[in-house]
Amino acid sequence: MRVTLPFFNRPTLEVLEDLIGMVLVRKSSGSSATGIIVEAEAYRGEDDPASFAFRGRTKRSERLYGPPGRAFVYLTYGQHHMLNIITEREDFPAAVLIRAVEPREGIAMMVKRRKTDNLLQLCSGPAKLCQAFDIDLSLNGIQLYSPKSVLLIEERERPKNELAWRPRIGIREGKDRLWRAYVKDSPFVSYK
DNA sequence: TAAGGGATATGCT
DNA sequence: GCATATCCCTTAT
Repeated sequence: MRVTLPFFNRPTLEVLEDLIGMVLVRKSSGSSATGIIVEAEAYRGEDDPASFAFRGRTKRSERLYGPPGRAFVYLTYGQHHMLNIITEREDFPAAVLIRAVEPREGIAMMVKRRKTDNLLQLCSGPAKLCQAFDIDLSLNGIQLYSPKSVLLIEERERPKNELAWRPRIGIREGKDRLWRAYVKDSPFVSYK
Protein backbone atom coordinates (compact mmCIF):
# COMPACT_ATOMS: atom_id res chain seq x y z
CA MET A 1 0.00 0.00 0.00
CA ARG A 2 1.22 3.47 -0.87
CA VAL A 3 1.96 5.69 2.05
CA THR A 4 -0.25 8.73 1.68
CA LEU A 5 -2.74 10.34 4.02
CA PRO A 6 -5.41 7.58 3.64
CA PHE A 7 -2.90 5.00 4.84
CA PHE A 8 -2.99 6.56 8.31
CA ASN A 9 -6.68 7.38 8.28
CA ARG A 10 -7.71 3.80 9.06
CA PRO A 11 -8.33 1.63 12.13
CA THR A 12 -5.22 1.81 14.30
CA LEU A 13 -4.71 -1.93 14.54
CA GLU A 14 -4.56 -2.17 10.73
CA VAL A 15 -2.04 0.64 10.54
CA LEU A 16 -0.07 -0.98 13.36
CA GLU A 17 0.33 -4.21 11.43
CA ASP A 18 1.03 -2.53 8.09
CA LEU A 19 3.74 -0.31 9.57
CA ILE A 20 5.82 -3.34 10.48
CA GLY A 21 8.36 -3.80 7.70
CA MET A 22 8.07 -0.23 6.47
CA VAL A 23 10.97 2.21 6.50
CA LEU A 24 11.50 5.14 8.81
CA VAL A 25 13.55 7.88 7.15
CA ARG A 26 15.24 10.80 8.87
CA LYS A 27 16.94 13.32 6.62
CA SER A 28 19.49 15.75 7.90
CA SER A 29 21.88 18.01 6.04
CA GLY A 30 22.71 15.87 3.04
CA SER A 31 22.69 12.47 4.66
CA SER A 32 19.88 10.35 5.98
CA ALA A 33 19.28 7.64 8.50
CA THR A 34 16.89 4.83 7.72
CA GLY A 35 15.61 1.74 9.46
CA ILE A 36 12.95 -0.92 9.08
CA ILE A 37 10.20 -0.80 11.67
CA VAL A 38 10.25 -4.08 13.59
CA GLU A 39 8.15 -3.29 16.65
CA ALA A 40 5.25 -0.94 17.35
CA GLU A 41 2.40 -0.46 19.77
CA ALA A 42 -1.17 0.86 19.40
CA TYR A 43 -2.94 3.40 21.57
CA ARG A 44 -6.49 4.06 20.59
CA GLY A 45 -9.48 5.87 21.98
CA GLU A 46 -10.33 7.46 25.29
CA ASP A 47 -11.15 4.03 26.71
CA ASP A 48 -7.57 2.80 26.39
CA PRO A 49 -6.10 3.13 29.90
CA ALA A 50 -2.59 3.21 28.47
CA SER A 51 -3.29 6.22 26.29
CA PHE A 52 -2.73 9.84 27.20
CA ALA A 53 -6.29 10.35 25.99
CA PHE A 54 -7.65 8.09 28.74
CA ARG A 55 -8.52 11.16 30.78
CA GLY A 56 -9.68 13.24 27.89
CA ARG A 57 -8.25 16.16 25.98
CA THR A 58 -5.34 17.84 27.72
CA LYS A 59 -2.30 19.71 26.54
CA ARG A 60 -0.40 16.45 26.44
CA SER A 61 -3.04 14.41 24.61
CA GLU A 62 -4.13 17.15 22.23
CA ARG A 63 -2.12 16.01 19.24
CA LEU A 64 -3.65 12.54 19.47
CA TYR A 65 -6.89 14.20 18.39
CA GLY A 66 -5.27 15.89 15.40
CA PRO A 67 -5.09 14.81 11.76
CA PRO A 68 -3.53 11.42 10.91
CA GLY A 69 -0.14 10.93 9.31
CA ARG A 70 1.68 13.30 11.59
CA ALA A 71 4.29 12.72 14.25
CA PHE A 72 3.49 13.03 17.93
CA VAL A 73 6.79 13.45 19.75
CA TYR A 74 6.99 13.97 23.47
CA LEU A 75 9.46 13.72 26.30
CA THR A 76 9.18 11.24 29.12
CA TYR A 77 11.18 10.78 32.30
CA GLY A 78 12.70 14.15 31.60
CA GLN A 79 15.12 12.85 29.00
CA HIS A 80 13.66 10.34 26.56
CA HIS A 81 11.81 11.21 23.39
CA MET A 82 9.02 9.01 22.03
CA LEU A 83 7.86 8.86 18.42
CA ASN A 84 4.20 8.21 17.76
CA ILE A 85 2.32 8.24 14.48
CA ILE A 86 -1.17 9.68 14.56
CA THR A 87 -3.88 7.45 13.11
CA GLU A 88 -7.62 7.57 12.38
CA ARG A 89 -9.84 10.52 11.67
CA GLU A 90 -9.40 13.90 13.26
CA ASP A 91 -10.96 14.15 16.74
CA PHE A 92 -10.50 10.43 17.41
CA PRO A 93 -7.42 10.08 19.64
CA ALA A 94 -5.21 7.26 18.38
CA ALA A 95 -1.60 6.61 17.52
CA VAL A 96 1.07 3.99 16.98
CA LEU A 97 4.25 4.17 19.05
CA ILE A 98 7.35 3.14 17.14
CA ARG A 99 9.24 0.90 19.55
CA ALA A 100 12.13 -0.50 17.55
CA VAL A 101 13.69 -0.38 14.10
CA GLU A 102 16.37 -2.37 12.34
CA PRO A 103 19.09 0.13 11.37
CA ARG A 104 19.96 0.30 7.66
CA GLU A 105 21.44 3.55 6.34
CA GLY A 106 23.41 6.07 8.34
CA ILE A 107 24.64 3.59 10.92
CA ALA A 108 27.88 5.49 11.54
CA MET A 109 25.81 8.53 12.50
CA MET A 110 23.64 6.46 14.82
CA VAL A 111 26.70 4.98 16.51
CA LYS A 112 27.92 8.49 17.22
CA ARG A 113 24.60 9.67 18.63
CA ARG A 114 24.02 6.56 20.70
CA LYS A 115 27.60 6.25 21.93
CA THR A 116 27.63 2.52 21.33
CA ASP A 117 28.64 0.44 18.34
CA ASN A 118 26.48 -2.50 19.33
CA LEU A 119 24.04 -2.78 16.41
CA LEU A 120 21.47 -4.49 18.58
CA GLN A 121 21.53 -1.60 21.04
CA LEU A 122 21.21 1.17 18.47
CA CYS A 123 17.44 1.32 17.92
CA SER A 124 15.94 -1.43 20.09
CA GLY A 125 13.67 0.77 22.16
CA PRO A 126 11.40 3.78 21.63
CA ALA A 127 13.83 6.23 23.22
CA LYS A 128 16.89 4.59 21.70
CA LEU A 129 15.61 5.02 18.16
CA CYS A 130 14.75 8.63 18.78
CA GLN A 131 18.29 9.26 19.94
CA ALA A 132 19.75 7.35 16.98
CA PHE A 133 17.53 9.20 14.50
CA ASP A 134 17.90 12.60 16.19
CA ILE A 135 14.17 12.92 16.81
CA ASP A 136 13.12 15.49 19.38
CA LEU A 137 10.31 17.89 20.21
CA SER A 138 11.17 20.06 17.23
CA LEU A 139 9.67 17.36 14.98
CA ASN A 140 6.39 17.21 16.85
CA GLY A 141 3.50 17.52 14.41
CA ILE A 142 5.52 17.02 11.24
CA GLN A 143 3.86 15.32 8.25
CA LEU A 144 5.15 11.81 7.67
CA TYR A 145 3.86 11.18 4.16
CA SER A 146 5.39 14.13 2.32
CA PRO A 147 8.51 13.16 0.34
CA LYS A 148 9.97 16.52 1.28
CA SER A 149 9.63 15.96 4.98
CA VAL A 150 12.76 15.44 7.08
CA LEU A 151 10.95 12.58 8.79
CA LEU A 152 8.83 10.14 6.85
CA ILE A 153 7.51 6.65 6.41
CA GLU A 154 8.25 4.83 3.17
CA GLU A 155 7.27 1.55 1.69
CA ARG A 156 10.15 -0.87 1.51
CA GLU A 157 11.38 -1.73 -1.94
CA ARG A 158 10.70 -5.29 -2.83
CA PRO A 159 14.06 -7.02 -3.02
CA LYS A 160 14.73 -8.86 -6.27
CA ASN A 161 14.79 -12.64 -6.14
CA GLU A 162 13.00 -12.64 -2.84
CA LEU A 163 9.43 -13.86 -3.10
CA ALA A 164 8.46 -13.87 0.58
CA TRP A 165 9.98 -10.60 1.66
CA ARG A 166 7.20 -9.51 4.01
CA PRO A 167 8.27 -10.10 7.61
CA ARG A 168 6.54 -12.67 9.77
CA ILE A 169 4.50 -10.58 12.15
CA GLY A 170 3.49 -11.46 15.68
CA ILE A 171 0.74 -9.66 17.58
CA ARG A 172 0.43 -9.54 21.33
CA GLU A 173 -2.63 -8.43 23.16
CA GLY A 174 -2.01 -7.02 26.60
CA LYS A 175 -4.34 -7.81 29.46
CA ASP A 176 -6.44 -4.70 29.70
CA ARG A 177 -4.42 -2.56 27.42
CA LEU A 178 -2.11 -2.33 24.50
CA TRP A 179 -1.53 -4.20 21.32
CA ARG A 180 1.99 -4.74 20.17
CA ALA A 181 3.15 -5.92 16.75
CA TYR A 182 6.67 -7.13 16.05
CA VAL A 183 8.75 -9.06 13.59
CA LYS A 184 9.07 -12.62 14.75
CA ASP A 185 12.63 -13.73 15.37
CA SER A 186 14.08 -10.27 14.81
CA PRO A 187 17.07 -9.60 17.08
CA PHE A 188 16.33 -5.87 16.79
CA VAL A 189 13.16 -5.83 18.90
CA SER A 190 13.20 -4.18 22.31
CA TYR A 191 12.15 -7.02 24.55
CA LYS A 192 14.30 -10.02 25.41
C1' DT B 1 18.24 -10.26 37.39
C1' DA B 2 17.23 -6.41 40.35
C1' DA B 3 17.49 -1.84 42.03
C1' DG B 4 18.16 2.96 41.68
C1' DG B 5 19.42 7.38 39.44
C1' DG B 6 18.65 10.41 35.97
C1' DA B 7 15.98 15.18 34.68
C1' DT B 8 11.69 17.69 32.89
C1' DA B 9 6.90 18.50 30.87
C1' DT B 10 2.56 17.82 32.44
C1' DG B 11 -1.44 17.27 35.38
C1' DC B 12 -3.43 17.18 39.74
C1' DT B 13 -4.28 18.98 44.60
C1' DG C 1 3.77 22.68 45.40
C1' DC C 2 4.12 17.44 44.36
C1' DA C 3 3.73 13.06 41.86
C1' DT C 4 4.12 10.86 37.80
C1' DA C 5 5.59 9.34 33.21
C1' DT C 6 4.64 4.78 26.29
C1' DC C 7 12.61 4.63 29.39
C1' DC C 8 17.82 3.80 29.46
C1' DC C 9 21.91 2.95 31.77
C1' DT C 10 24.97 1.78 35.47
C1' DT C 11 25.92 -0.62 39.44
C1' DA C 12 25.24 -4.20 42.47
C1' DT C 13 23.99 -8.82 43.89
